[in-house]
Amino acid sequence: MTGQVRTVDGRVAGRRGQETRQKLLDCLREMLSTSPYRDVKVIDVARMAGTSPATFYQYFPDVEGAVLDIAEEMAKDSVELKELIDGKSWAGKSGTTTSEELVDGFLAFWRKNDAILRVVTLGAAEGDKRFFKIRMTVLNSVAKPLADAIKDLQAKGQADKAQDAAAVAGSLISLLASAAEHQKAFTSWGVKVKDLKPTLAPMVYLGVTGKKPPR
Amino acid sequence: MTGQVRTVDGRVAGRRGQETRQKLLDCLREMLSTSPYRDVKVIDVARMAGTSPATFYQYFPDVEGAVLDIAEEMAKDSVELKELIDGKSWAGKSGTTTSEELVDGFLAFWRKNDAILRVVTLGAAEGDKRFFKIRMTVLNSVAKPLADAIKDLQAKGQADKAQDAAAVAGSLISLLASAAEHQKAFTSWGVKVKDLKPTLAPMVYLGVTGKKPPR
DNA sequence: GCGGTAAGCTGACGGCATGACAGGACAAGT
DNA sequence: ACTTGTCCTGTCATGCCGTCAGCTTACCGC
Repeated sequence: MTGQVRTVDGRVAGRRGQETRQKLLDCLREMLSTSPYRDVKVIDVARMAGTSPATFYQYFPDVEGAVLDIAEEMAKDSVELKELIDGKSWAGKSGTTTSEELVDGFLAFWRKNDAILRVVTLGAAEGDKRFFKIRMTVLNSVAKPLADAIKDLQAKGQADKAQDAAAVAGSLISLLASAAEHQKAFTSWGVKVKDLKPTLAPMVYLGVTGKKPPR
Repeated sequence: MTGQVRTVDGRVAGRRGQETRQKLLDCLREMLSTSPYRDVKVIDVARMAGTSPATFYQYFPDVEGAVLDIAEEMAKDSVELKELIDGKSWAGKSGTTTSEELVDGFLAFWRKNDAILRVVTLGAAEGDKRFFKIRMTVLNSVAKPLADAIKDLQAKGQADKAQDAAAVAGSLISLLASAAEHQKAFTSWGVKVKDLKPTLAPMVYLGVTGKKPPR
């Protein structure tokens, strides 16, 4: 079901080939986190991997194609984010804990995949459907369970029924995503990073429950 | 004070030169909104402007340099965003209006400068100080007055004093920025664009006042 | 007008990345 | 050792980058 790895010209890649391919992906990942996306060249990636540009083109159509592979890998990892919501309680004090853990977990995931998410975000914003879908996968892994949780609360009369659950969940996840992307920005507003969680978590709590967080 | 426009090699640009320069900037702007940033080539911009690549290099060190010029122009325009906050009231019903107009105005500005803001956002995320500063200028043009408004409310006892005003304002503006950047994402969550304002505006109101918006 | 000067533009060029191919190296089975 | 299929690279045509010398155009004082 995973489908064998194939070269651009259709051959199936063997053990050695897959190693080379992976090495190229690793080097590209490294490259993305140290140079601007626009300046990442095939030749540099190949050189770093101790191979030649021709080899790169055997496994990937171009830089973008290779980035997509890395991004898809990351999208698979993002299922772990569901755990930040599933089975968690939003009632009273434990609701505060849930929102704090959500903020922490999400920011951590984003930080871990910083460089690749930057490119995915750009691609999505530029209208590339493949990048857009990957971004959706990542965000949905949190947004979907969150929307479900909100609907649950609404059904139990513990949240504002007038709000569209999906819209609220989407906005909140967007908020987290954007905060994650620009953590550095906050410091220039005179906001220390440690102030970020105490600010975001109550907003999440507010958005979900429509109530002020308990002290 | 504005400093004359100069070519890369130090000549001062005259009327014709400024026209050419402007035409190149316009074409670049157009180009950015139709092709991926990574694929925007000097030769294409020059061709579209009916001139030669060499001319481009007379006015700009490279594509990035030209983008910076466009971005700085836009940053200047962003002062108009202050009007969305200055002199507005957050008390009762008028607070709802204020937050709605803030959301509308901000989304409109972002949409208008979509393409260039995408690149600015990328540059900032990649750690480029110049792009970062420009992004700050835009966001601060709203975030600063908003933080002031929150401090005002706090002083009058109409808002939660435990919240850091700057942090709250920063988070809210981040929320707006990210929603603006990824409006398409919301539709894939089954959220219609017109649902966006009714969702964001109450969150802004909540963030600023700490109270549920009046119906 | 006239010539001088600075602005403005471009053709041409070396350098480098791209992307394709064919041929050689290598591993594994016979 | 031979065969077979995988894997890598040298090489090449193409196209963009970024620079320069040199030509054209506009402006200004006379």
